Amino acid sequence: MNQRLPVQGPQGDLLRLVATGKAESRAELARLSGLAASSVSLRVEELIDAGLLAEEGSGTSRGGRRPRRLRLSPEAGVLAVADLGAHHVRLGLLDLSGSPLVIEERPCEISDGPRATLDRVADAFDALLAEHVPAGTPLRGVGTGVPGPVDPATLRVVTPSRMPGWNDFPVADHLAARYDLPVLVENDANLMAAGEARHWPGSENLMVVKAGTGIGCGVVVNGSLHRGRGAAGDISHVRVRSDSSILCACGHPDCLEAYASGAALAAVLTEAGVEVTRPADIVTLVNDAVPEATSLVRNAGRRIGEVLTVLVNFFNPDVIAVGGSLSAAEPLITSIRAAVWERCLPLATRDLEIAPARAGRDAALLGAGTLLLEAVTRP
Amino acid sequence: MNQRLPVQGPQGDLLRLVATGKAESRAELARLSGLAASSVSLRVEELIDAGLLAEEGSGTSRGGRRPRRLRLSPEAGVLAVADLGAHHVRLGLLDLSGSPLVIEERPCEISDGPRATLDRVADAFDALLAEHVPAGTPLRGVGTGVPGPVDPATLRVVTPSRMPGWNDFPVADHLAARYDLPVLVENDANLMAAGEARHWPGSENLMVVKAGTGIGCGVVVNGSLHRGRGAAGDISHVRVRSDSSILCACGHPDCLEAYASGAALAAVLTEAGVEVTRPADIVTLVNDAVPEATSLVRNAGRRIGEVLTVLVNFFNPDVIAVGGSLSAAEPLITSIRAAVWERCLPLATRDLEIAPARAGRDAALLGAGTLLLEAVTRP
DNA sequence: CCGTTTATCTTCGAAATCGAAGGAAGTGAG
DNA sequence: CTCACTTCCTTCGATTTCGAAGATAAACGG
Repeated sequence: MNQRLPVQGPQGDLLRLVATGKAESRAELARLSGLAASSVSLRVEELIDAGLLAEEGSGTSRGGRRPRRLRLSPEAGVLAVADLGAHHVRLGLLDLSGSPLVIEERPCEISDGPRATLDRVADAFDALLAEHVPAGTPLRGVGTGVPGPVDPATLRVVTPSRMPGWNDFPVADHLAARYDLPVLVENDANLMAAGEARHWPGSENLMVVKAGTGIGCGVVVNGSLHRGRGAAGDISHVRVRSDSSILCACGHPDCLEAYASGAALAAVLTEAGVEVTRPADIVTLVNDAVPEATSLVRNAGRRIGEVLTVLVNFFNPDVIAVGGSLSAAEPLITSIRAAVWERCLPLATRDLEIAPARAGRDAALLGAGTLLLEAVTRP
Repeated sequence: MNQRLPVQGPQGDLLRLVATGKAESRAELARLSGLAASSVSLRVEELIDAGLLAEEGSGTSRGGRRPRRLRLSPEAGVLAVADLGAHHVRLGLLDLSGSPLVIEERPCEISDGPRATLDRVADAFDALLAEHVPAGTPLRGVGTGVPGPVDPATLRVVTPSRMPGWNDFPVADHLAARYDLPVLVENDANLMAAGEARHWPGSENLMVVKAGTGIGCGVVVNGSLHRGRGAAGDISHVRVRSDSSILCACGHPDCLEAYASGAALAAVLTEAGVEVTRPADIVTLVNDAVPEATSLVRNAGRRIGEVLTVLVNFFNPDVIAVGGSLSAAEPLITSIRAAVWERCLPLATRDLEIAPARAGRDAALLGAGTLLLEAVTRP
């Protein structure tokens, strides 16, 4: 039934431009797609006939005739996305433009292993679909983020330190067996970066730092996610300059993670007799102006900033977006900025923006939507 | 006369695939270009009629009919390329496939300023063209490398530390005024990276380190050069871990360049009473098994490797190619390897190749040819 | 109010592209 | 040698895309 719908090929390109909000009218589609205006009109006609696009009033004039605004039809389809954490999963449904229809969080132990976890996620998808999506609207793609590296070639999880029982498990194949649809599996920090990228129009090269219990980072190059061999973006196991020496779980001394992650800060505070369980607790302490906490966070920011220094000189991003639960502590980003400004080449920092992440706590789910939309609308 | 030749548009794509050696037959062109085989045949016919392509015998069978091999016609055109150094310039002519017709090196002081230098280069181009290129063969592009950062937006040189008088000079405009053709201006390490990339087919992500008097680096992402804001690839002003403290010319303490560049090593050796003027002299000492020189180079390699560690985790390249005059000293690459293998994530080093550069001393000129070919054959 | 300008969108014949079918030229197995 | 099979390339009618011209709709400026 939904096998021959024009979501791929040239129509797919047009659909994607509307879904991502880059184009709102036939004229904009023509400019951005490179197709002739007449061809765009023909294809848009088809997309409207197929019930994927709809016309909705008119936009604002740019000095001439007002454009007839196009938007995605609600019946165009939905995407099911999840983001697996160590002890819980956030999951939900998005429309093709990436707007959430429903998002919820459930407890879920990733240590239960891949089969149990993924089946539980899929059951949750089915329940949400039954409750929130009318019968005629097709599910068009399924995606999930995982807290570990994913081999982009095989879509398997590889050497995940926090996912016992998942090593080399074919996550995508398992999901594809249940849903005969495009399936996405990606590292959670990468998903967050993909979600963040949409909030920085005009910026093609981004680094997105996730400062939470651990320290993650995703890289966007030329507007699309850089995967490398599956571990790209890792900054947590970089050696930092230090007087003392701490051994990291990875077996090497003085990793950034051992000094500046939420877990490391919590350990120091607990040692000092302050009760801390989650990174959010540290933020609370900082906002309450507890001197030790503030000093610790500032120190962590400086360390992260020193690592970023190397990467900024090398990669020359337009934007460094700082997210994660720890990023709510203001001194973090301030001291990251200070370290980068001080030490980087002027040419590299000339127009560099270092700012809080814009996509909010559902960034990873939104990122999964963005990447899935690509997969759904490509030949 | 050569204004309407089909080097752009769809024919340009085909021409480029042949010129870069990616395709040698109509069938390969069809596979790589995405066009239908019938369309490819038509366009190739046109290119042959226009004298840009030629048929040359047949290739080897892959189990069926033998392909009719296509190659670039010698009359298709030439590219004029140069690579400016501090005290000399290498320049020459390439055919469109990037093969050198003639390459020579001349003394040339970059401190004479942009006008004098560029005019001298252009005069040299004209002389080479008159001597080595028959009348019917058109010049299709001009490109030059410079030993400093280039703003990719304006093609001006920005804040060049070793190019007095060049700051903000519109190099591309100056050349374009003399040649009404596509003009390329690029940092020399970036050109080297572009040239090297062609020698690593199958590898999409490369870091190319140039270890000479200074330390340069170029980055190739998804097969094309990453420019960032013009300074991308810089690794020379990264802070290294050190007991002592050396102030770098950039004003910061403990830059990699101050410890591991050819200039830094030469300074130490001279201090110790060993006569050294160029990085090549250091290589000679190492090959003669002079212990101090070997130990110094090994130390430099380890320091470079420690910096690369961070970048390998972050960027996950397929290949790190090490070139530059100092790279001829074997211990350099060996100790870079050791540092990277020891400290990087296994996933990042799993299939990583760290190897000597393959493109030789004309890498930058060949890279200029590759990038110019792009400019010439694009709409 | 009424032309001028600008931008959006459609119409329609020309051109480019596709894809199915088939011919050409090879390999390899019996 | 013959026959099946593979790959390469061309032919030709169908489809898609283009681009010039015009229709539509609004802003702007007397």
